[in-house]
Amino acid sequence: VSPAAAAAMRIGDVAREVGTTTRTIRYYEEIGLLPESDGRPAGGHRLYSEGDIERLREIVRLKELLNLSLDELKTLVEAEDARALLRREWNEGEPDNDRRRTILAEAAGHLDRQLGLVRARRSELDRLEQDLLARRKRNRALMREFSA
Amino acid sequence: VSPAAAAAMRIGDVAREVGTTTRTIRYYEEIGLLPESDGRPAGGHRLYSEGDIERLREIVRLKELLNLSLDELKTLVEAEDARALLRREWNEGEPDNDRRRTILAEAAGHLDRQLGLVRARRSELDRLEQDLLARRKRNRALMREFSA
DNA sequence: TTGCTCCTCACGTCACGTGAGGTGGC
DNA sequence: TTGCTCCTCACGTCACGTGAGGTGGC
Repeated sequence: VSPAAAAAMRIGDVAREVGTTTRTIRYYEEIGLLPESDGRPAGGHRLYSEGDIERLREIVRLKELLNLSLDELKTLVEAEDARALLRREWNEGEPDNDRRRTILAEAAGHLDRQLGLVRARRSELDRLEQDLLARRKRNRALMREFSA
Repeated sequence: VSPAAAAAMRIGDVAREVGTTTRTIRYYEEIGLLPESDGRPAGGHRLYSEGDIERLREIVRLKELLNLSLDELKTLVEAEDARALLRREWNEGEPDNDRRRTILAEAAGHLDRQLGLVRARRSELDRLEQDLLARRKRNRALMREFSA
């Protein structure tokens, strides 16, 4: 798209970029969470596009923040892929307005499910932070009491 | 302390109470993350006090929310134990004000480290939520555009 | 006495870590 | 040609899951 065409990156660069390891990337490919670099000769180097990197970054992010198993992640990623297909239909096909509303509703449901997961987690973290803050407050009060 | 003395609970009840499994509890005991029920005869049932349950609940909570390895958790729990010792000295010994300030400073450092971890995680989650909200907003705008 | 939960091995699994030994592009 | 990163097995590890076979308290 942009004049500076994204140069294909090798697996080590990708790992450094998204903060994971080459082993993890190969493993995700092995279990089908990442697509196989197509057209790769047996034993040849894997090459990744900017889009591949974004996808991996999102996977790692969701896994880390939501503690998902790779099986749960797979479900979620498949839903993302389904959404991508719908986006293509949206952009390249000529869906009528009825079909467009169906596509949008699908996407909205997906987003709401993810938001639900994120918010549940955030509220747990908030509670933990409140507990810690309460303890620190008591600590500070005692500090003042015993200072000099 | 309270007139209703806490009845000792069995491992299955504890697991249900804190939302984990009996296997996990035994494993944590095995690696030294939880103390062994002392005075337990070989093959006898494990019994847990209300305090044990609180400790386990805290461990599970920190592990879940902060994605800590059991080794990292162990370090953190040992720091908690050190703090408990200091609390006992505070309550039962007769530390002078200088010593009291040292104890408080120790506790404050511990709390700040934990708060740091919690907040780092929360800001990542916040960013994820913002991304999702932005996507949903675009979705809603399109919805309005194509609605009848 | 009958259930139920508990016990201890011990092997299985998930998500990678970690070499061993070898090939391929700047 | 020399390094460096890459490749594919394949065994190791962490944090448990899951029976197998047996004992113990309401």
